[in-house]
Amino acid sequence: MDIAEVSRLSELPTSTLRYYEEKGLIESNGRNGLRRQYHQSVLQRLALIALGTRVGFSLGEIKSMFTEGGGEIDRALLLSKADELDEKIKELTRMRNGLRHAAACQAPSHFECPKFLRILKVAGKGRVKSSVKVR
Amino acid sequence: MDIAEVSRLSELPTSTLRYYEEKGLIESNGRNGLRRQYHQSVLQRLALIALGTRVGFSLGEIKSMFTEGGGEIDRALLLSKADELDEKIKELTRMRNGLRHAAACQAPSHFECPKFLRILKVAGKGRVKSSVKVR
DNA sequence: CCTTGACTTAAAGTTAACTTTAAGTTGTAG
DNA sequence: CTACAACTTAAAGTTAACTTTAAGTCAAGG
Repeated sequence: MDIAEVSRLSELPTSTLRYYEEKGLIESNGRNGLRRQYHQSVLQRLALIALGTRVGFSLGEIKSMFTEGGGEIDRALLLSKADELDEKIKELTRMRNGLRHAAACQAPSHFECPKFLRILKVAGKGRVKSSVKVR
Repeated sequence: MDIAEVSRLSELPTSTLRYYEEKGLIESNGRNGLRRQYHQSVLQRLALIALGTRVGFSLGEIKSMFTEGGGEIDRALLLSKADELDEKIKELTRMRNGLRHAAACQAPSHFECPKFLRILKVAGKGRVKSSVKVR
């Protein structure tokens, strides 16, 4: 499979694919002349990368989810990522509730609505500065 | 309240506060000489901004959640943001489940585990390119 | 065999969200 | 009243995640 097909199937520009390879997130399994050749499995990898970036992980973090084994994943790291996601899900839920309430609320200003203020206040707690990042 | 106190209370560097003001996300309500003076309410605004950025909204999107009214928020926009959050929560939940499963899974490689692959596949659907952004 | 379109690399450019720096101003404690 | 720590602005620098550009290589169809 050459880069154009991977690009078509993954809906990612070839520049992004080369960039990911340069960053060590994917790999090509040989060349035809100069041209990269890819194995089917790169598509799964790319799906995982897309999912990861979509939910807010950096490329470095995503890379750290893969070991050198080529497809294998570090189990402890996975669990800690899952915990991070749990935290984030809670925050998102809180914010969603806050937004829905704010939209329905009759208070003249949202900043005068006690419920909204309580949501904000809770949100302020639990500042998570940084998470596991690997470059 | 001068900028140092806002900085202390919000735990944001003064440079960030000036940057937010320049971007129109917060405002100072006058000067003492050259020095910005802030109203208490800026702290709520900052809490909301922190929550928003934490859950993945851009500063432009967050700004668009405030109208010119100074504290008021556009209700329709709030609801659409809430819907966006629902989508994101679903994805995060899916990914969290995927990670937990992957960590527990006995398959030799996660890419050989049908359950994991199914999660990946679902994740690939529903690419949301961009959301409402305002500058 | 030759053209050409798809590939290649290296380097520079882009955007968001800040931070840092340089040079200057000023409120306020002593 | 004066020193100076804390403020000010404007501009340049930084990082992540890409994209664009420039200049060159080459597989494959005609």
